[in-house]
Amino acid sequence: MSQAEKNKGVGRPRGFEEERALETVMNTFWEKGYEGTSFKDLCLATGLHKGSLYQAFGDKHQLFLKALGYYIERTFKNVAARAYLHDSPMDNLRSLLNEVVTISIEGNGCMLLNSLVEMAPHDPDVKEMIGRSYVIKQRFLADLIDKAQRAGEITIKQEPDRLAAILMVTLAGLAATIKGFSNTDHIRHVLEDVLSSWE
Amino acid sequence: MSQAEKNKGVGRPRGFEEERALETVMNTFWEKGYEGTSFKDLCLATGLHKGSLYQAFGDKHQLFLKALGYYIERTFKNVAARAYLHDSPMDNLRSLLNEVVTISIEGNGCMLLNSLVEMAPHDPDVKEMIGRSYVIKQRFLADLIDKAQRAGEITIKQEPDRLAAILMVTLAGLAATIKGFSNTDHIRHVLEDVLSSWE
DNA sequence: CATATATTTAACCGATCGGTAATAAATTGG
DNA sequence: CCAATTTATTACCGATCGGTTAAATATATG
Repeated sequence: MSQAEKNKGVGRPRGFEEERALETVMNTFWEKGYEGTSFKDLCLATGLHKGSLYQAFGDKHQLFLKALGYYIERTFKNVAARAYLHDSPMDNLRSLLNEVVTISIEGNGCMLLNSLVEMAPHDPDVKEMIGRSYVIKQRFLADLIDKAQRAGEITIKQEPDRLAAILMVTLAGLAATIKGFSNTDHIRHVLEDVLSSWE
Repeated sequence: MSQAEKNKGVGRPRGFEEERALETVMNTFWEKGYEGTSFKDLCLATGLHKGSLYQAFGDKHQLFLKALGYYIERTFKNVAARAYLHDSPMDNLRSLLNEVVTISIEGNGCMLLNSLVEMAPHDPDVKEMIGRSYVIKQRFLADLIDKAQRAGEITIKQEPDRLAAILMVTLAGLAATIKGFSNTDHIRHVLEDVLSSWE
């Protein structure tokens, strides 16, 4: 049932769009982290009162999980779309990876990395969500790498899954490194060096 | 003037060792992060009252900076020592990198990475401290890589500084990835794959 | 218009936050 | 033994934390 349909029921109708609010919440958590974000911050950002947020999404932790889930869906959809733009698998891989880096650079790093570092060690829910998306992404990369190898665009002899593991770690490292440097050329440089060493 | 000498002055002598307290504080911040650590946590961990901590180290932020500085000194000394154990530069490089990974695995990840992600974007002091140590470490790695190249142990044709940049990013990525996986084999695997592709 | 239902708003809760001030205890020098 | 000085300890501060409760408001239904 869609938001609009749900709003047709009895009682006072909701005065805000759930998805729009969730996106604002996501951006706030993305920027300030979980502990660094107070309910007041979320109210200020969304323009909603805490009662509304509680009723619509649950407590702070549930709200965070939903924001994180929204981030995962949103970015994966955005990134995965880049895997089919060109005929060349390697071009698709480059396009995809650069999109990931761009998201990190334009946002405040990568929200998954932020959450992984801040929360995963003591939050099983977050750890599991991130773990799931990690596996999916690595498999996605491995597929792309496999195609590039079969096309002769990657000549290094190594299993696709292990090369994908290297890329996953590299992306995580880039998302972290971004936070310490103002100059982002450095970042794309590293990614390109890794990729070109495989050709 | 040393701690013991300072303690010889007039007035009630200090009832705790400053460095031991700082190490405990460091471990607490390392485990829980900055926002996630309250003054009460620090008091519980050290067994000291907040007044004592304030007087000895300053406020929470100063205390964190000193703990971070202690971490940087301590780990760098520990890690750099591994660069001179063997005759082979490549063996030294492997030994050093594995020590870095070991520190992350045995501790709660890498405190520098944690701080980079949580604080660097909005804390200039932290950002600068981490930036300094980053440059030093990258240069240290570049030197080692240069030696390995001259010894013919690294055959890939690429400037040492750029290979060092790859390693720095890889290490950051590993320190992050550790937090999401219980199995640490995966981690050393990736590092070894990167290194062996350079031989 | 009356009732039931859902949302909005504001007041309120105890707990905890980082930080300070006042007092007690321990030491050195006279 | 008596100041002077430093540390240890306790009590306390206003602010904010996440979360709840209750009243006001707005809609659909009958």
